[in-house]
Amino acid sequence: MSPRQVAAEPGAQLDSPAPLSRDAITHAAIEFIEHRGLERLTMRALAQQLGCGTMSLYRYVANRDDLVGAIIEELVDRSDLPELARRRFKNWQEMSVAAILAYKDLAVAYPGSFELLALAPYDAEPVSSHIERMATALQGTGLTERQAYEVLGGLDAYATGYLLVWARARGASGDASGPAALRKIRDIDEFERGLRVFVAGYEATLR
Amino acid sequence: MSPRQVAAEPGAQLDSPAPLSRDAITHAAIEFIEHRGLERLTMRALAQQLGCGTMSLYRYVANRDDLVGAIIEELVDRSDLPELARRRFKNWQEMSVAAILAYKDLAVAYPGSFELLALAPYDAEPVSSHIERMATALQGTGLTERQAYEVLGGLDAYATGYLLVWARARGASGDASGPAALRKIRDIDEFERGLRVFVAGYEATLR
DNA sequence: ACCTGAACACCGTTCAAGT
DNA sequence: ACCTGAACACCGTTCAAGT
Repeated sequence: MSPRQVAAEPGAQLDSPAPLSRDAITHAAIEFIEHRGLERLTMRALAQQLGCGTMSLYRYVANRDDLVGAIIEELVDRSDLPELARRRFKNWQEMSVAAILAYKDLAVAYPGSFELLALAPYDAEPVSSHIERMATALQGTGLTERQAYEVLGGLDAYATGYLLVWARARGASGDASGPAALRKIRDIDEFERGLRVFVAGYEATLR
Repeated sequence: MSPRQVAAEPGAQLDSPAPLSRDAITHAAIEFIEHRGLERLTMRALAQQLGCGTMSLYRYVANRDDLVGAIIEELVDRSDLPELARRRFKNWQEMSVAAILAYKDLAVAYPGSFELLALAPYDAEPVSSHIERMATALQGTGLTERQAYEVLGGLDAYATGYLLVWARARGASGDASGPAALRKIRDIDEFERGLRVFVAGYEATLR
């Protein structure tokens, strides 16, 4: 009989007699990060949470980086971003605002995990193809390729910088408000205002 | 005779018979990061570079976080940022562009170490007082306190997001150009263009 | 096929001791 | 005063083995 089948004392770990799988591991990892913080996510701690041996994880995940990649993919899947690339917008302004706000919603829903996505290499999956899909969609609303990448790059930089620092500060102190000094420049409600200012700037610049 | 005074074989480590000090450690750490990467900076490796025992570092540095704090302070000192806060500008546009460009110059000069600064907590020194000095200076050029923090927060978010991803990509691949996919949205020469677009947006918004 | 403990090569840091 | 090695409590991951 495998140790995993033995009844686990309740409360100590997740009530998961569910079989181990790449998805189960990924889901548990996200939950772990949101409850206990990214810096506490270790292969050993995650295994304990799942009630299995540390090495069992390596059946479904090549290594820690592979796990992080799976988390990123899962987060993008849970967001509105994939659906956005398929929708039709009447101009680039509406489309880019919608895309960046979906990005913000992801940060608000998963503040602990967000930095994995924000700091993920842009030249690897799934970020690279997401950027390309967005750029292509933007070109469908009248921008040239160069303009599409310019707007996308600029707005993405703003959103990444804003949300990354906001999410980190939020996680550092336990409460939801964050330190007072930071609130002055990183209130999440002010995010959209800055976004629209930036879009207005591009509007003026692109004629 | 202390082991540190023994002649070190040249090339193997820094030619530093210089006495150990907090500054010497900080300087060596920055050089280490820029040459070998942040992920390779460990207390053990840094001590070896300095030709001393690992524990000798702890005479001058409380722990790794304290060392990182010292690095951040040193980087800010080496930049144009402190001088900027003392200079006079005729309007907030010129001042904020100058400040953000000084921030960019720092990222270009120290791409390996930049993320320590970019990800440093905004509510701790020396970042917090720098932000306050900048906000005060901006109010001297006609902005209200609220407007000063709004512009500062927005432009800082853009710069942080842009430069952080650029610096990471630059360090990841060995060469100076970075992966082709990223160059499309993160050419360092395009940084200033986006900055001016954002400033133009605030110009229009603040009337 | 699925799971696992022991072991290895690392970390940061404490402690007790050297000169 | 300044420096240090041994040791501790961790990491991620390899390997050889269990069912």
